[in-house]
Amino acid sequence: MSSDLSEPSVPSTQTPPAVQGCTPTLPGFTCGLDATLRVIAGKWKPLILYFVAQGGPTRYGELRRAVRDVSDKMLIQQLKELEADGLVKRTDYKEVPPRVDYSLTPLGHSLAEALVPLCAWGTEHMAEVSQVFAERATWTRGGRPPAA
Amino acid sequence: MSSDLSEPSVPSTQTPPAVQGCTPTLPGFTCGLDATLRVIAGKWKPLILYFVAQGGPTRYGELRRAVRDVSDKMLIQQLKELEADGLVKRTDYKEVPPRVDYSLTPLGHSLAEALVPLCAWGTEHMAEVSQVFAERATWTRGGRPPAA
DNA sequence: TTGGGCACTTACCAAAAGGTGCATACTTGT
DNA sequence: ACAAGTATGCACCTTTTGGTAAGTGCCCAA
Repeated sequence: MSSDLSEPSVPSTQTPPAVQGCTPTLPGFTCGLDATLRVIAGKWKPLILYFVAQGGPTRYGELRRAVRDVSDKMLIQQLKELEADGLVKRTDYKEVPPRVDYSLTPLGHSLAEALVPLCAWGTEHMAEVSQVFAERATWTRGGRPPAA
Repeated sequence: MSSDLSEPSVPSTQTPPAVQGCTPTLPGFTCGLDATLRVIAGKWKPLILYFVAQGGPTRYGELRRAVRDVSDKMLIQQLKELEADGLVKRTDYKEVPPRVDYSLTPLGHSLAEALVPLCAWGTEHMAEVSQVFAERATWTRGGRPPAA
């Protein structure tokens, strides 16, 4: 199950490229990246995180409308997980028409900040990404990739 | 480095329009983060990216052994997608015992760099993450989350 | 001759992720 | 009275994802 990312003594050709900078620490995680990915896995989580990060305390309905393609079930589910993971805080003003809002914990905030470069990358390279996806849409359904 | 994650402290009566600071640009993407996520979605892609980034040109077998839990099918599949997305380059030395290696394109490299903060976050907060996951494992199988 | 490694490929399947739609309990607006 | 909005819960179903196992053609070592 757990495997570190280092080479198992295979000096076949060159220097064994041991992983550096991505230190394995706790059992169950191969590296920090791995740990992070487990927490933000889910179609909407990073988006939710990012949105809440920008808006401060955000009401459920706002989120719902902001992330337009998300369903209630999904939004709730991901919010619950984010809450369970200690990334967001749910505040329920026990009011008569339900009123709830979500905000980031410090942990969540730090993660949101780590997300910034990814966002920047996407923004910067959106043209390439977009184009690649457009092409892929052609052969993805039913076809095969062009025999390179 | 530090982002514009500032809280605009919008009065609750106002209507915060849509996502700001994460500029929507091309159709099909809500923001840069969205674009990025489409490209690195997949259980192994970030790990592959990161590993190749560190090892330079990497042979298939090395990757296979490095990311120990990955199956041939998955590894190939994700590599193909990464290649199709212009993030990795596949080099096939048409040799008699097959020899192929994978390296990052400039685009892939830049993405790998954007991944670094995530890796760092995971490393830094691995204790919290680990603990949360341990607790979750209790009720995840068959139980329900503690009725908070 | 058998076995293994290389870099895949394919077919088949199970599990997880995600979507749809209905229900709740209460209030406000028409 | 009735629809709509509020923040969810739940049952059911489809899609996507990922895993297993087997096979391919070639060569080398035992």
